[in-house]
Order: sequence, then structure tokens, then C-alpha cells
Amino acid sequence: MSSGRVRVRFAPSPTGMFHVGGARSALFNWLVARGSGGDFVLRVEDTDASRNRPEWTAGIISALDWLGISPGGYEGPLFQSERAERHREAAAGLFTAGQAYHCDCTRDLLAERTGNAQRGYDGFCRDRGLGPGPGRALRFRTPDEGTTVVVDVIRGTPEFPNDTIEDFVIARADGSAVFLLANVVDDLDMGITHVIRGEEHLPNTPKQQLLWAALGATPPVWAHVPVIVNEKRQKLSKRRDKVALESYRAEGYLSAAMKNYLMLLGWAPPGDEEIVPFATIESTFRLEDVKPSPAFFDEKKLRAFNGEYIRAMSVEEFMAACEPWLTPAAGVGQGGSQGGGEHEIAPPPWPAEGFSREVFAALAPLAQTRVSVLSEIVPMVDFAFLPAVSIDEASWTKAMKGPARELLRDVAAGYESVAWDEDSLREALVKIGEGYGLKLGKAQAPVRVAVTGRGVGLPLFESMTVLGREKTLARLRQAVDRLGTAVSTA
RNA sequence: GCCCCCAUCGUCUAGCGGCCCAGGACGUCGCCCUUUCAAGGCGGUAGCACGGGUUCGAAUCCCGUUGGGGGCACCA
Repeated sequence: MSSGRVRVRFAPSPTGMFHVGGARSALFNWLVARGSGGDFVLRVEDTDASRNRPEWTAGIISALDWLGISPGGYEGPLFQSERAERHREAAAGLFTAGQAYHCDCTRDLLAERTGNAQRGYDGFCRDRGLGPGPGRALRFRTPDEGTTVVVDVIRGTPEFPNDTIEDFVIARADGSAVFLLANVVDDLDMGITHVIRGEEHLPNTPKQQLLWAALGATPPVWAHVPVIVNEKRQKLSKRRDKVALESYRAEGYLSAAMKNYLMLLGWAPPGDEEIVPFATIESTFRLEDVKPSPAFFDEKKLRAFNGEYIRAMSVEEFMAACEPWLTPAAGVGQGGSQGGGEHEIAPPPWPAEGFSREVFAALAPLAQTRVSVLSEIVPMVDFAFLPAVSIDEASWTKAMKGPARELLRDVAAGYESVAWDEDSLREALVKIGEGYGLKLGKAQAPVRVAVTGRGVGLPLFESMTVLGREKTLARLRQAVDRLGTAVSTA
């Protein structure tokens, strides 16, 4: 097994989505393994058979792959469920060694004795000499005196008085081991040297450390990374927060940006630069430098980072990155996650035939500085691919004021013969606008809404150049018609 | 209730006894640029939770207070 060589593990339980906190833990583990030339083991903790599906595992592998932790680069996946026998043996061994005892106390009984509340187990069955049997769980006998000191790379040496550590359950009545034990047995058997996991596991650590000792082994190096919290400073939860890595991916967050941002939660690269290549992170990351305090997951900052990463791409890279959001086929079947539609890339609103790569190529450079997440590309270019403009009503009412109808009528007329290039289109509009006492900033508004359907978007004249004279004129006339039949301007 | 953890701008952080009347980033505000919106440029705003120590000297060390958080399942 291990002899000086670092071995870390990432041990997620399959839940159907990949938590951003898990992503960060995986990254930390990965970095430690890479930085020391050690091993990274993926172990799926699927002990709870009740909620567990094979696809979930595919989702985990896919998410890790997206983060740059690819199959082949690590050991596994190993499945905890496949080691159930080994776990039972360990539990039985602890029993025969007199370090664990059977207990038939029900929750209600315990509550009655201890005065309900959450008090932990009172040790009632310690000396009853019960053997295994139905309804009898196996509890580990914890010491009554002394202190268990946990040595943690990023939190120092938390001390737990042993008399506050209850005799906890290590195996269910059916003999199967629970997390606390299974986790330790696996880490031990797999030669794990560093356990790097979320802070929520810190209270479990003294118990597990006792187990390591009872099993006759030396505990690993512990490192409990701070939790990631929401704006209310609570641990990010699946229930109330957006925690699925897949949903960020579906929105168009770049893996590189996500990794970079995640690493900044609790750690910072040396120097003043926050946006740094992953290679730099790999060469400078040290577990000892991780801050022990919780960090807020600030999506605004993530967005800003993502925007920077997008702008740093070449146009070709940008176009390729947008592909999944532009063509229906490419958007399907991403990742291994299923079910939740918000974890999938939404198909574009236009028919496949409507899309033109040439047109997109012309628009892409204009869009690149305007999107923070890739999915934003869709509403930005849809006017060019949709057979008919879809008008945003709020933009319409805001723009179609004053002499909008007359202005649009004049523009439609003028654009029939003007040379179809940006400068000519602009000059023509400037001139027409002047006739109504409108500067270009004002005059372009109704035209923009008529042609693109929205009040904000890509540069107008470039957009029209790409759209072509026919479609542009049709949309302008359509707007004029609508204004003519609607409320008269007064 | 019990155990444990945490504490620098709104947020993420740099700082590990003098280099700090605290630096960067996101946000925010203002200006410039400008066909909308962005992007870009320039500038501003804002912080060492509080109280005691230790020390010639504390954001940095110690103690306490307060405030947050995590955990207390025959879940993981």
C-alpha cells in the first residue's frame, strides 16, 4: 500500500446533481494529488441503496471530467456498496474485540430517558451484554475520559472531550455498516493518507479517528475546508440554492472560469492577479494556505470572471463555445445528469434551417464583448435566425413613441435604395432623424425594436447589414403597419 | 440543550509584530468613449466586530464578549 506516497480521495454520494461545494473539494484533492505526485481516488459512496441510480455516477464522472479531472487520470470509480461485506466484517471484528456492543434502544425510548431533545446516546445498553439480533444496532464504545485531538491542516488542533462523544452506531440492525464506519474502513484499505473534505464533517472526525485507532491504524492527515455559504451565510443547500454544477454549465459558464472562481473561495494565488491560468494554481496551491472561514458563493463575481474568460478567447474559440446553444442537436445529451431541465442546455428558439454559420460568424465578434455567460448569445442573435421577429413588448412601448411611425415609414422608404453598408445606413438614419429633431441615439431606438425585437442588443447597422435589405424592410413595414392600426400618435 | 468551528471594505481576499493612517478583485458610484447595450479607459466609495491584556510597537500573539456558522439519524 502507501509508503510515503500521498493518496487522496474524493468520495461523493450520488444524488443526481454535482454540488459546487463538491466541485471545490474535488479540485482541492486533485491539486494536492497533482502537487505531490500522488494518487487521486474516486469513490462513490452509494451505501444508501434506497436513493441511488447508476446514472448518477455517470453524472459525477462527467462533472469531474468537465473540471479537468478525467477518467484515466485517477483511480476508480470504486463503489462503496461493493465493499459491504468488508464493512460487516470490520463491524463484527469491533464487536468481538469488545469495542462495540449491540443496542435495541429505539429513538422514542432514548428520548424518554434523556428528556427528548438531541442529547446523543446515553450508553444504556453498554453493559447489557446483548448479542446480535433483529432491531439491534451495533454501537461503538467510546472512551469516558481523555480528549481526542484532531490534527487538521487548515484548522489547527480541535479538541473533543471524549465524554462528549456518544456511543455512536456503526452498523444497522441488519448488520450493514453506516457511513462513519464504512468511510473509515475504505480509507484505511485504500491507503488514503489525506482526507480533504467539507467542514461539515469536522464533528465526525473525532469519532472516525477513534475508529481508526480501534482498527489498529494511524489516522490520515485531516483537512476540513470551509463550507460555501449563500447570501444569508448558510451552507449552500440543494433545497434553496443554485448548487448544481450542471446548471452553471448549461447556462454557459466556462469550466476554466468556474475552476478559477472556485479556487478563490478560501484561497488566493500569490500576487494581485485573481484571474490566473490553472497551471499557476497547480504550481502555487498549498493546502496549508486555505482559509478556515466560510466563503460566500458570489455569482456576480463568477459572471464577471466568465465574461473575462470569454473575452480572452479568439473569435473562433468563442464561436465554437457557443455552438451548443445555437444548434439543437449539440445541446442535447450533454453531461450525464438527467431529469431537471434546468441542468440541460436549452434548445434555440429558431428552426435548425434558420441558422446560418456565416451569419453567426459576422455577428460573433460583436457579441463576444456583450455576453457574460454563453447562453446569452441566443437572445442576442435570434433576430437573424428567426423567420419573424419576436417583439419584446416592453421594449416596443418604450421605443414606439412620438413620431416613431413616421420615422419608421421614412426609414423604410429610404432604405429601399440606399447602399447596403453600415455607413450608408447610419447616414440615412441620421438624416431622417434630424428631420424629426432626433439625434441618432433616439432615432435608432424604434428601428432597433422593429428590426431586432429588442431595445438593446448588438450594434444596429451591423445587424441590419447582416440581416439583409429584404428582411429589414419587411420588418420596418410591419412595424409601421402595427403602429398605424394601433393607437394614433398624438 | 450539548460539542465544534469561524471573525480585514457589501462580497472574495492580501496581510503571518514595525514595510499598513491596510493592498487587489467583484460590486457600486462618477467621468470619458459611444447608434442601444456592453467592452475599454480614468477616478471615487467602503474594512481590521468589541473589550481587555502581552509588547517600545498589534489587523497580525493571548484571554474574554458579541455575532455568525456547522454538527448532534439504524443519511452520507
